[in-house]
Amino acid sequence: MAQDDYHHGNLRQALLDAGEKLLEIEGVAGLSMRALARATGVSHAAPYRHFADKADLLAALAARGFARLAETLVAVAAAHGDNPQREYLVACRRYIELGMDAPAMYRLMFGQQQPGVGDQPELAVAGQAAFDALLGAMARGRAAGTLGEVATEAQAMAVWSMVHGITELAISGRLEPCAGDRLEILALGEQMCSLLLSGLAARERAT
Amino acid sequence: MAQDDYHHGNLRQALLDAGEKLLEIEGVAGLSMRALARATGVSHAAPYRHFADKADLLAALAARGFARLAETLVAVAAAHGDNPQREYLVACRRYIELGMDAPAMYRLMFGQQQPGVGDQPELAVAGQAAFDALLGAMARGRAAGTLGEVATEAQAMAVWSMVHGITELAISGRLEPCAGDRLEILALGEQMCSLLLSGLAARERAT
DNA sequence: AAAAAATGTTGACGATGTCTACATGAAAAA
DNA sequence: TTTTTCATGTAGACATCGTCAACATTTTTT
Repeated sequence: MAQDDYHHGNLRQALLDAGEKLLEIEGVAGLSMRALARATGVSHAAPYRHFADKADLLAALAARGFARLAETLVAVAAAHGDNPQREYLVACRRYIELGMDAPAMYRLMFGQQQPGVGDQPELAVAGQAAFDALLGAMARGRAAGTLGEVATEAQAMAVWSMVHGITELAISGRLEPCAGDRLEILALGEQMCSLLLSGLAARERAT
Repeated sequence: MAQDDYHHGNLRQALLDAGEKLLEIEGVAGLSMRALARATGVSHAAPYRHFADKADLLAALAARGFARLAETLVAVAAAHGDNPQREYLVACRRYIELGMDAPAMYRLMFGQQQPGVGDQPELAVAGQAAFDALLGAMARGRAAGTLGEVATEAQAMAVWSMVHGITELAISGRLEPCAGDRLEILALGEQMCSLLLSGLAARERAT
């Protein structure tokens, strides 16, 4: 209330909703300010009362995506926090699924430079929340003795790199030679995440 | 000769050269058909005699990127093919460096759906060449007994996912909490690739 | 030398991002 | 309650972009 339902009634949220829908239907290329205004039944310049420019709107959309990712990871932790290995595998699976179910959104989330807190506070905190969820999972694994000696942060980054890479390759169809449909991709993903887990569990190794 | 130096003299190559330059200076957003024409000193519609549309030009640019990637990997194999573990680590390093040195190009290469051979033959074969180089490295590793029992293709995909993920996260500045400058990022990358190698070397594991 | 094909130019069209000027409706101040 | 102020939305304009069609010119083929 207060300041968002003047004329239209919460246009900002409506724009983001429409944007998310358009993003997956038309891809990021079809997501234009003007199309968004049309979809919301508003004049072509109206969005500029709520977003400084297109980049600002895209950042707000990406923040939504990161929030959803963080939620997902937190939910997995709640469900399987007592079994770190299972938590790890389920979290990886959910992460990959999330990317495959909304590829344009996923690309949007990671397609731009990470914003400093000054640039896009909303996006920055949402992204940090997602990463924190991952760090938590790693800490539990370490506490349970599942993980080896390497610094937790490096391990977390390794996991993130792996899962992010899998998701990106899956989205762009580059896993197809190995895995055709969704189920095969998820199975392959689990296998690959497992491989990494073996490495994480092994003794520290010199390079 | 023959058919590429009529009026301008090999405009197609000139466009791609200018495109590559513009890509890293202005980012993919600043790479427009018209800017490209300007940079090449030619009218704004001239590029359409050599590329069907913008997507076609971008695909040709991406093909260059993949060709360079394949070259890099082949060179590493030539230099360190006798030592699979070293080949692996050096290849990973070069891969990440390539992405960090030309982030816009790297993004362009992986930013779109993998094309079928029908759509973009040039791009498809260039991409395949790069992947083949990776497969070759994995096969040598297996022959040398460095790698475990899991299917070579799954292992190759795991490596690719990992390195791709690292590169993407590095490009978007998301490794910064762990590694500030280029050297630290490369060191972290090597550490993470090492972790995965431990997993690849381990016995096959059930999931 | 003439015809055909390849290549480049000009001009146009619709779409987009974004700005400025203006209108309108709600909230705050009087 | 009336008035002022501010937030929000509209209308119109501008430069840029991707792309197409019509035309000109140069090279190749016949």
